[in-house]
Amino acid sequence: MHRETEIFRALADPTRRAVFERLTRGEAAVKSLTAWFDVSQPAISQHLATLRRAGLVSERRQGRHAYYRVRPAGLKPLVNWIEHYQAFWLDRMSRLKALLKEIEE
Amino acid sequence: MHRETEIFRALADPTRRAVFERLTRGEAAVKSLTAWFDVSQPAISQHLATLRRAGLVSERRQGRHAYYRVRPAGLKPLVNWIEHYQAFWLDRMSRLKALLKEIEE
DNA sequence: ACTTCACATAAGCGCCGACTTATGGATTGA
DNA sequence: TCAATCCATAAGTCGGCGCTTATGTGAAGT
Repeated sequence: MHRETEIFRALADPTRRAVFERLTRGEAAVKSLTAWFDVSQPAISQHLATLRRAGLVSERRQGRHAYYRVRPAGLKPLVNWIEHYQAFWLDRMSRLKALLKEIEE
Repeated sequence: MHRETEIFRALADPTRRAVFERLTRGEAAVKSLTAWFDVSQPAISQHLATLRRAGLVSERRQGRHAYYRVRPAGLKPLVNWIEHYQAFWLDRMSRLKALLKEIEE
């Protein structure tokens, strides 16, 4: 599976996205995360594993704890994907200006 | 379902993302799209319906044809979401943001 | 040593999504 | 009018996802 797909899929789930957002507050262990969500600990662990496979978070083991944190570079493929359309938008705007009509809703 | 989730879900499927990218080339009717993908016409129609519900494409009916085109403003919620977590890409994002603002006028 | 705690994984379940074929509605052409 | 074309929707299948409970692996506490 390609990276873009993996990232989009990882962020498509609201709970998983909320976990990611929570980690932007700072590093957190698994159990502390479960306090903020109405799902079981295994569910959180599975979400974290998915985010990790997508490259969006990283893991740090210490004793019996597993601390997760956001990996900022993980969003790069997503930004790149969007930027690809920046060229499209600029191109469209410079040549045709038909799109302007469309935006006026 | 929230807009963000709808957009992420819509873009999570590779075929559907490819359809979206194809529409970047310009407006296209449904049948012409089927020529580029190895799925049936109903599958394409379903993908387009999903993209439309997500606000990523718009539809124009003319006779028995349905022409679809990219709706650039549809990506704005996605950009906003990324921007919220991206101090890392701040320069690039500000450029994107400026572009989006420009498009909106 | 035994228990408790933190976390991951396994297994199973229900549901949704992506696809198919079949069909209907609407438009165009002969 | 009749047939062909374009597209959407219906219905069904299949695989994967998100969740659960149950269990296993280590590490820490007593």
